[in-house]
Amino acid sequence: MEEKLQNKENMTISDVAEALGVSKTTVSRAISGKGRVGATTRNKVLSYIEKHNYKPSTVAKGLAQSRTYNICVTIPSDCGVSEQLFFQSVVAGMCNYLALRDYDVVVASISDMDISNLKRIVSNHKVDGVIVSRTYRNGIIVEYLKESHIPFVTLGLCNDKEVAQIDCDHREGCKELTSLLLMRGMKKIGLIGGDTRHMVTQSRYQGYLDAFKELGLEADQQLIYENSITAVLVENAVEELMVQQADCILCMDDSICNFVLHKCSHDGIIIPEDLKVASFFNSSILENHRPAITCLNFDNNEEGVIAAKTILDLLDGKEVPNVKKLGYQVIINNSTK
Amino acid sequence: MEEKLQNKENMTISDVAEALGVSKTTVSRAISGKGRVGATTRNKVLSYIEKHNYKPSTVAKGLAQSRTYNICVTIPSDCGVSEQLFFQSVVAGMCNYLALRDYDVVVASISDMDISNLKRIVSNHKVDGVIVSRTYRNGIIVEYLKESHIPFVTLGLCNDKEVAQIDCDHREGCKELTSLLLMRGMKKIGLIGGDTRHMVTQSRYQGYLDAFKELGLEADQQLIYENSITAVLVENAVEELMVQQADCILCMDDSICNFVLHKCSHDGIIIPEDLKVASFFNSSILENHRPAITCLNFDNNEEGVIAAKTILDLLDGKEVPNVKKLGYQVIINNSTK
DNA sequence: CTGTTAGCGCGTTCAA
DNA sequence: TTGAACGCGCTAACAG
Repeated sequence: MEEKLQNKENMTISDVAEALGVSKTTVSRAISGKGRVGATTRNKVLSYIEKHNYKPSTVAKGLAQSRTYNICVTIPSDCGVSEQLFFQSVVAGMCNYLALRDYDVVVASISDMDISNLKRIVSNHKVDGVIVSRTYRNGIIVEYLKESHIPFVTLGLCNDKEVAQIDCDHREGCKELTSLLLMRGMKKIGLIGGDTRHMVTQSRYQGYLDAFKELGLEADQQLIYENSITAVLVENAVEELMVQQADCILCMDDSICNFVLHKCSHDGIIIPEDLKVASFFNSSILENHRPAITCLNFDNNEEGVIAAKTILDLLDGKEVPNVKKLGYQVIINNSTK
Repeated sequence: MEEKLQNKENMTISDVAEALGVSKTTVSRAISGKGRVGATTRNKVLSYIEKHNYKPSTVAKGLAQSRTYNICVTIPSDCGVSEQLFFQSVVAGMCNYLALRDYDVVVASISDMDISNLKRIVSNHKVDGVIVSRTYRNGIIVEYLKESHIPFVTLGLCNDKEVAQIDCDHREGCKELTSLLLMRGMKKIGLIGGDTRHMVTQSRYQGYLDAFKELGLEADQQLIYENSITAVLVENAVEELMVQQADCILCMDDSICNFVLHKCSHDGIIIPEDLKVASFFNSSILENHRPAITCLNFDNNEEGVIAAKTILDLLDGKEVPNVKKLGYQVIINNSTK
């Protein structure tokens, strides 16, 4: 009777020990695998907890080890559609990898200047490490994390050699895509860029410039529209670029590209006949567009996995590279034919 | 010297107590506000921890109170664009509300049939409650949560009167929108629906039917295309509906609508002249579309807030309504003019 | 109003 | 190979 009721809500390691007539220590060792236990006792313990569905409390375990088994990830609440899709994939990748090591993901919703959620989580000792999912030119997040001495990694560069950074090599990718277009004979390639406060915007911009430089050309500043973070700004940029007779428009991300495509379709601009279009990103927003859009492809899910792997290495005291570069693919489609 | 170094990494409540010559209990009470402490001592403690930047460990506090101060939210990893946007808003709302109560959000990335992450989190005792962000016709998640006796709420209906459910009244909203279109004289209103395994799809479908019934009409089954979860399926549906000379297409969500719009634009179908289009959702994907799309508008962020509020009420032992209905807006735009 | 004593559930010494 | 005792950092019950 008592035996059966052992399937109670909160069975503890003591209950198991008592029921089996062994000590808590033995149970603990049998479960964790650390410290030697007789094969017989081990099996006895394991089969018992299996049958009675006992699982140790990660919280108590964490307290005893001064760990939480939680990793915090920052998610900007003020961001465009394609970025949201990006974060979602990243988080999924992280979750799945961390789960393998019994770690979980705690979300810190942050906005432009308000990182109070992050601060609360860190100062409450709720996580062992932080993954910063986007870096900014102003480094307030990095600054804060450094001074609170919590291990962290960033997705994106951050101009600080001491920080472990994961970067998809946007610069190189954007350079390659831009070069390709230049070599296909396009002369007036407009660039519609995103929020310049984000580091990734910088990288993409640099890549764009690199391509021109490498070919001994000079980028025309008149064709560059940065901070086009609203539909209206993008539309204005498109209009001005058409007046300037640009033959191609490069969009820094898919949200921008989406606006460009809407604008073109509305104004009767035919792609690629009247104008070529390409994007420095590849989200599912443009997935089904006709013509298919030339773009760069990054594996967001893998970024999450790598970030998770890196932060755990950091927690284990392993050496991690300052900047870990991830690859990309250039996908040429009909929009630049 | 020691005094200044008190700003050390892991200051504990004992350090504070010792430094101030009081007991840990007093410090604890001064901080939590529970139990009476002399105003003088309280201020002494508060100013000390303020100055030395001490914050109690939520983990230890949780262990002592048999709580974790964490709420789990399930996020489907296999979902369309507009759904992803939905989840992101919901999570942001939850985070911000829970933060007010010192709670945090732990993410369980789940997929179609694999809820192992959720199971791990729950059985490891890592959270006090769960918010299920989408309900399914098959109730494996609800079933699991019920038998593990952890408090939870669902976003969406779940056919189980014992479960606390938050519902945006999709049924009523869809009915209203459909009625409006019928009353505007549209006769052949096609419906392109989503994944029928999701409860929300059912609700929307019912709302569509309700509208016909209320007007004494009968919905034409030939005009209904369910499970159109890929671009190709949606496109086929559009083609067939055009052949059937439908005068309007209702899309169950914005991803579907997006595909419909792409298809129309590609096939030269002019909206609203050749065809009216409306969506049962309103995400930022269609934000800038021309013509603007008639749709239903839900406040996703608020859904998250309400869900968070409800789960905390549940944890506090308060009574919560079985089904909490949230409002919606019908937004009439040029796409149905 | 404050301090002492026990736990919360587990890991980890140190002996045996 | 096993167990007893202690500690992780904090709250709660019970004094005084």
